[in-house]
Amino acid sequence: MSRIPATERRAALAHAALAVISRDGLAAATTRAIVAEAGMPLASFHYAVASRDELLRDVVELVVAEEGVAALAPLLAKAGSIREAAKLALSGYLEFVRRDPGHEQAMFELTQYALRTPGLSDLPAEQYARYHALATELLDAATAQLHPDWSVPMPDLARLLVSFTDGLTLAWLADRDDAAAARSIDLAAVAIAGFAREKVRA
Amino acid sequence: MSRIPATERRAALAHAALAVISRDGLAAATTRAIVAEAGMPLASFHYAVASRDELLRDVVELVVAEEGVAALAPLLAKAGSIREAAKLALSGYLEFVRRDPGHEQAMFELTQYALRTPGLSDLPAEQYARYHALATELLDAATAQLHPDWSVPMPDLARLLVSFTDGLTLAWLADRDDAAAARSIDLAAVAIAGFAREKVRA
DNA sequence: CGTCGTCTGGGACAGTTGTCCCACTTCGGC
DNA sequence: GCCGAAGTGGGACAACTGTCCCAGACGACG
Repeated sequence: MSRIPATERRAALAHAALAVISRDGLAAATTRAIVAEAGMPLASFHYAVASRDELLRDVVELVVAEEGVAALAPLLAKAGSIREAAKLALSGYLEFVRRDPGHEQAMFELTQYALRTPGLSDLPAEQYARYHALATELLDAATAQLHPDWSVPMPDLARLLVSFTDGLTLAWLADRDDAAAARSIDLAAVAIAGFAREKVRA
Repeated sequence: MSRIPATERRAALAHAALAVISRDGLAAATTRAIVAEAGMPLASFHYAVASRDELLRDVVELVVAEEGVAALAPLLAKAGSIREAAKLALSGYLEFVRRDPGHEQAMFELTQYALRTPGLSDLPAEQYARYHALATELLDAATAQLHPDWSVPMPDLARLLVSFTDGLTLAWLADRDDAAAARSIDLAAVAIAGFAREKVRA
């Protein structure tokens, strides 16, 4: 084990923890499993971080700091309407979930655990504030491209969008029904487009 | 401890387990915590049930068997439109969540745990099939009362409805923002009503 | 070149967990 | 009334957990 400053070790541990949680679940993310994933001796754990819960706090913040939906923005470029844009973005998101279901499961597990843990109960609010901000950015990008008039406030629509993606994900994780998920997305796209008054296109 | 047949003890343990999970979370639902909640000696646990995971299976099935949204149907009686009906039902549901947040958290925790646990991975699909069936019943009740024509298949709309309630619940659990949740419900109600062509009323 | 703070890693600790065993008591059917 | 089956409950076990300690090694700065 080469010499690594504590702050770097801390970051490495957070990444390792996220990997373990994605693969095996939060319950399996013991201190020993995390250091094994990171290739460190056990003692490095409490040298780099005060407690397991504090490391989990790092994990949530790591997740929140990630780009997230930035990868979806390019999809909008192909869209000629709000409905199409919504469908492409939601389909792209579901594809992302399908590619690594464990990652999204990890998000849910972390949120639920944080809600139950005294020292971490403030995290979920941050987490969802970030989600809502990301959704707003995506809606802004679509607006900049298609110039619709929205009949509802953008933050409210963003929250609706996040709620729907969460629910879509939970249902798909539970029954893995691709076709049903696709139909849900179609409906949601129509519903979202219903809040936009689009300008006529050439 | 009076003499109780094993099957009754098993049911009592499932109820006790649900109580513990709702109050303290799934991680706190140890065999000892569950039997303490049920007022039984520890040994009764493995006499009534083969393992902890099998008991959790019982808990999920207990939950799935429960009425659930039946209490929301009466709310529809006051509604004069689909939009109003949706708003009343969703508000009623959120009120239910607000009254006992731990219960809904327990649902999410159980689903996630089951997905990760080899012997229980079939449960979430059942669970969500039940949710979708319940949502369909509620939509049917609204249809019977207001006689709209729906532009989309009822099962698809039911799945959308469940997805939205899940997402609504997750977001509210995270930030406890009542006002934002109410605005989400308003938007969702409009969106749902958008799929209905309502007959003119007198 | 020495020394002091930073980092390493092996080992150990106490607490908790799921599960099991065994001696005991109670009940229903003969 | 008796006896086998069903139910009870105290105690124990091995495994695993988060956390901590301590002796040693390294590297930068004087």
